Amino acid sequence: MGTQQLEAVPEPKYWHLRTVLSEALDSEFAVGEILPNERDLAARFGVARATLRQALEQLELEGRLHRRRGVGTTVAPPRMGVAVGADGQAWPGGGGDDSWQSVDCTLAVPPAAVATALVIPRGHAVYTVRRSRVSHGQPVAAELLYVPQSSVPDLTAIDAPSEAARARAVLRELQRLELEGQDRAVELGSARADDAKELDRLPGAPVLVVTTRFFAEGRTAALSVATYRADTCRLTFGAAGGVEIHHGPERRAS
Amino acid sequence: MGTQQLEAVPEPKYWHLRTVLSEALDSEFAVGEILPNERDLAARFGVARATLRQALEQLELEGRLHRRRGVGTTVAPPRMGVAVGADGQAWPGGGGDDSWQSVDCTLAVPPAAVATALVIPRGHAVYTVRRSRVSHGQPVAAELLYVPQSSVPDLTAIDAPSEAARARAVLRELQRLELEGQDRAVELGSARADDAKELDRLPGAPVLVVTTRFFAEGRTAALSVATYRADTCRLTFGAAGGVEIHHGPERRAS
DNA sequence: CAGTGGTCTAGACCACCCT
DNA sequence: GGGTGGTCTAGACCACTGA
Repeated sequence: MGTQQLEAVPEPKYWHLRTVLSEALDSEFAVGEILPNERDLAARFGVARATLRQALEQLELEGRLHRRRGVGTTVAPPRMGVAVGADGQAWPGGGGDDSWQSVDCTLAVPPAAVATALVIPRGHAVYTVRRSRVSHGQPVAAELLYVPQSSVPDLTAIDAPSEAARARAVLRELQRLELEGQDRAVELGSARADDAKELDRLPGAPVLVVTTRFFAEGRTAALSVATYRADTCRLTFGAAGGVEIHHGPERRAS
Repeated sequence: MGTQQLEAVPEPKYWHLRTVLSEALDSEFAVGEILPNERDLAARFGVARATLRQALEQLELEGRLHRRRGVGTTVAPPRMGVAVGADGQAWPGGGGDDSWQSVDCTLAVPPAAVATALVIPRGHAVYTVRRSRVSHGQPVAAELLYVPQSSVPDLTAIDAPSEAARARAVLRELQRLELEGQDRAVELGSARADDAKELDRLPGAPVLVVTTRFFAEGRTAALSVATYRADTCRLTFGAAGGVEIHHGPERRAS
């Protein structure tokens, strides 16, 4: 009799909590609504705050909650679809795409992994264009675009009035090349300190890293590494818009 | 004088720890090597075990570590590139793709969100094909493919000898339709209990959810929801192979 | 069985936001 | 200043693995 017989399947508390909260979010809360604070919620469910937080972290990972220090926990809107490679192949910054905004541009030695992908010697400097992407009024992605000097040989003197202008000049030169193909990969990562700041998140926040290689003149002419907020974004490929599949029931019908 | 002046930038301990461990992994450990256990590591760094675990969780999220209960923590190999939509558009299971294996097939009512995407009434049953994907000898993805009965009208009697055979029959029928287009989205999710089991992970493990809509005969003919292990997979699009960009230095050169 | 990672607790203090 | 979420501690017990 000392043992409880509830939970024949010893599901972890935080996982059960996640399910309970998830269902409550579906039925009892509206988007943007503020949840009770963590201490109250923990007391209400009779668990330690750390356990409650584990459940909240899950829900935040799934894009259901939005937590801000000093403010509170709110119900997040459904993830926004963000087009990545909307229509076939295109250079970055081309074709009237105004969702990206150039921030700055430096001539610097890239990380070794980037040098390898670009097939250039280590320690060789490349143009590093920094851009940020905004969607529905909030930052969704930060990108580093690496362009070897050899890809933009005609880039005129560095007399641009600002860093942003210099970045645009690099993009403009790049678009003069004929794009022969591109290559994309998506993986999970965690935001570095600088990206986190730009994305308005804490360091270590989960991000979707989209790496794109651009081929021209028979070689890799540029490499883009874009980090998207994983909590708020659903990356869409192909036709615009994308599918709306969200947090269905835990078990599907049998 | 009561305050310590170490750490002028009050970086969280677990984040600093993550960086230190990450560098140690680069320089002092080989892939597959076993790390000291968590209690020892925590003692060595002078932190609580929970803090050490926060750092390990980050590294696992980034695909650098592999942790198994009852076994230990090992250094993970680089993520494997997994082709998703290798070349243009194709029905699932077509074209000699042997990376997917049909598991079973039921006729069941799908989650409401799926019914919405398929534009069918709620409570309407669809064929639900379950497949699993193996790469390099380990499971990487679990898929649920929803096929409305109207997409496979000629499917003959349900006399298949096994669930798997029935699944293949549905796929075969599907491939008789002319594929007019498809639509893909990628987002972060957490593994449900059943997916987790199939992927050899614990529930809640981070996964990349790839949702694909298949269009034929002017409507959505099928919907695929595939969950990929986020820790071991890098999803590649376009040309085969993909890019190899991994855990570069925390700060890039200026 | 001993050893591992996974879960959970009950506290404490800190960084941040808003008023 | 008061309230929020973020970090951290020092324990405890559990579930699982493999010898």
